[in-house]
Amino acid sequence: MQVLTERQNEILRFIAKHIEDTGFPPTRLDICSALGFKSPNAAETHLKALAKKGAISMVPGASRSIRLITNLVTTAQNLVEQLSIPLVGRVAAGSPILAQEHLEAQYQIDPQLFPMAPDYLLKVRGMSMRNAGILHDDLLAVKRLSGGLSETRDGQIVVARLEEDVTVKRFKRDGKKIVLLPENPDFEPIVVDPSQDFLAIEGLAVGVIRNPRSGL
Amino acid sequence: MQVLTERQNEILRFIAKHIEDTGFPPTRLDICSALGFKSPNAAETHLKALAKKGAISMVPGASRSIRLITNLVTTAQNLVEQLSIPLVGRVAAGSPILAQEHLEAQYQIDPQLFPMAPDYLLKVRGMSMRNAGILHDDLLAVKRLSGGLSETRDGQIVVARLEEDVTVKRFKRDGKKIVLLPENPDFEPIVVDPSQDFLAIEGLAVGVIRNPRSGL
DNA sequence: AGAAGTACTGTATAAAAAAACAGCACTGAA
DNA sequence: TTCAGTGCTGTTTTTTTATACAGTACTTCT
Repeated sequence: MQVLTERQNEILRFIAKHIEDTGFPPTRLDICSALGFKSPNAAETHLKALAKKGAISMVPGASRSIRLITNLVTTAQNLVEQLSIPLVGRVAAGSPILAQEHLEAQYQIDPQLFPMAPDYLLKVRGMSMRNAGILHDDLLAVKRLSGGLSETRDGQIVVARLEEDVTVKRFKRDGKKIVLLPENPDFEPIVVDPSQDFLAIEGLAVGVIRNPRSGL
Repeated sequence: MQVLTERQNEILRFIAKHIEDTGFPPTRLDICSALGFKSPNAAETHLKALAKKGAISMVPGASRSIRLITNLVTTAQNLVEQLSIPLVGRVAAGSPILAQEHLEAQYQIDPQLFPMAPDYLLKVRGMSMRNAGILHDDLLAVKRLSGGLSETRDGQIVVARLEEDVTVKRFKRDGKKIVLLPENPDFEPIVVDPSQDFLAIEGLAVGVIRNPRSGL
């Protein structure tokens, strides 16, 4: 999902609230009266923008067919339930991230804290993302990506697996190649050709948590 | 809720399935095609019967306004004792940090995430602590300090109040003076003489939370 | 300088949907 | 035997709703 503007976020929040309150999505006119628009087209264009950015989906021709794409859906439905997610420590070469032997703890995370509910926390190793404010031993909140590469957009911070290594970098496309950019001049960008080298996007960074045990 | 007939149950199950599948309730015509009716009035009368028996509710005139009246409310609330703390936004000059008008949201925080249970989250403004990995719009988890100055140790990151300003800096003693060190060469250390100037240590940073809404 | 995106007003229209009215057939209770 | 309820078909009407078209204004990136 691309970054939404403040206004688009307001509309998304209203849709979530409407579904939570009434059990069904709002119409364009509902959005107008809630946000103070005088023209239904204001709502229409906002909805199109939200759909284009992947925040919602709609069925053409059907009334009230707005559907939230992000995990805001679960937020809206069962507010009571707490999200319990594992902390993943040192990932051994060649083994899946969520393998039992990597799990160090289990934490309750408020899903509203992040734009998408994370699936796990990954303990960051190294300083290659220092200038993005991601330090050694920070906990990176990660949302798993099912769609893999195609779902990933330029500029997103991702958890990538290269051959045997798991790394956190900023994602960028460069023609047919993919560049994994560090945020620290001491490190070099990694250029990958997906047709030749193994590359998997394990997940998308949706947040960072630091505690001073790891040196605040 | 009164006892439903077999047919009414079928319709109720279809409505539930539709909401589950699509995210919004069906129209009369949706019900017709699903149940094989040839007249929309068949659906209409069934819905009226279901509403009368208390199985659903509808908003007159609104499309797709069917809402299931379920007993799902009783679903086990395995809510662990959770710490709910406020998010403090822009702190106005001269007013206490936890004043009602600064509170922007309330989040559930797992106390085990940080070495000390925080009392509130403070939205950080400015880049003066950038090299400590604390960026603009980050949420700083803060533990209130009752003992004030005497409790604070060199090297700790604190929330300090200077005259009218609330600021986040690294704390250091220098003889009788106190130095508030930024973590960014573009900013100058602040030297305070507690016997002359007003200085209060509002709290101790026990963690940082960042979400990409504020630019990860 | 132009294009693309955001953020709207204002008008119009076709399709979707709710809901009423008129029937028919069957059942079980008063 | 009449009434209430179930379970439909078939038709019509009025709202509701989605959505296109025509503008205006402001911003950001190229």
